[in-house]
Amino acid sequence: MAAGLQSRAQALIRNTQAHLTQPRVRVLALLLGARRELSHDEIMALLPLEAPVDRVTVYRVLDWLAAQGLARRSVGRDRVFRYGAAQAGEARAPRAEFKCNQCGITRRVRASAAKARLPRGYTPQYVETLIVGTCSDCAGAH
Amino acid sequence: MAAGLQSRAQALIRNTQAHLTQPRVRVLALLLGARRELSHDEIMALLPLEAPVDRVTVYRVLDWLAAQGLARRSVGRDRVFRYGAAQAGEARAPRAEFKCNQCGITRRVRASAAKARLPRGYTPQYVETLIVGTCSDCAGAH
DNA sequence: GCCCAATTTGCAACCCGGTTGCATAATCGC
DNA sequence: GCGATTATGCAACCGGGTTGCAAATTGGGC
Repeated sequence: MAAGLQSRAQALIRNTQAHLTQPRVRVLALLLGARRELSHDEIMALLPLEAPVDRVTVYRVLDWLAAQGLARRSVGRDRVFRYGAAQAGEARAPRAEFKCNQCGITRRVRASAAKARLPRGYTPQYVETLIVGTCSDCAGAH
Repeated sequence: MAAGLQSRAQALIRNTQAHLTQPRVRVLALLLGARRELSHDEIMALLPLEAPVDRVTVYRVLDWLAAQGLARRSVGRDRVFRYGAAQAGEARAPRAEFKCNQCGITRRVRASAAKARLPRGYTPQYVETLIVGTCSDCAGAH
């Protein structure tokens, strides 16, 4: 499983024409395997299991992944960046996200698309739904 | 006009039972008069016109206003807090917006809210729907 | 395989929005 | 006015993120 993520990450990075490096592969593999967005801090905590990567390098890798469209970046209430692997074809598929208004974490959820009454001449292409509320972690920790 | 804001601010602050102070009145009056959210920095730049207020005090006033429900706080992409005066009975009505991906204008439209299947422990509070497409103006002027 | 230019990494120092500790000053019930 | 309570100002601090630059890695040519 981890090996699969590793090679998926390698393939995605090779597509960008840029250098294939260990920090990039390891960080992207981490994002691909995560089921929620990760902060720089969390990534640092997860990485040393294999080998140390400088914190500045991780910042730069994350910036780079976002610039390549391989990761998306969001800002939580705590003013901390969090990153998730961008799904292929992400922009066009109908999507719904849940955003916790306490910790600011965003994750994708299943939802039916809203039906809209658009004025004459308006053509919809895709719909994004954002559900704001409290996630289970924050609900638990009062 | 500015005097009106000043007295509105005073009334709102008196309602909280806390001390009525110059920093609180001036900051809240500023928020009431602003037509968009203001950052701490912008508020500092606006204040000295009358008299200087310490930056830490402004931070604390803003925190306090938010805690009292007199202001709402949001975090932008730049990780900076911005504050706006909270409208009385600020409605969290289900809302939907249409955004044209050609001209970029956004307008509100009527739409039914999406129904989501949330994971256990997740509590929704409100739903925002964004419909991306082409508006009538841009459709006509291909 | 080996070399070399271009790209990345690691380190140290820095930036800046926001927070904390504490002594001084303003507020308001009496 | 008087005094306990609450808020302000100042200085130092915190932490996530960024920058400058030398050393190391990558990968195309040979």
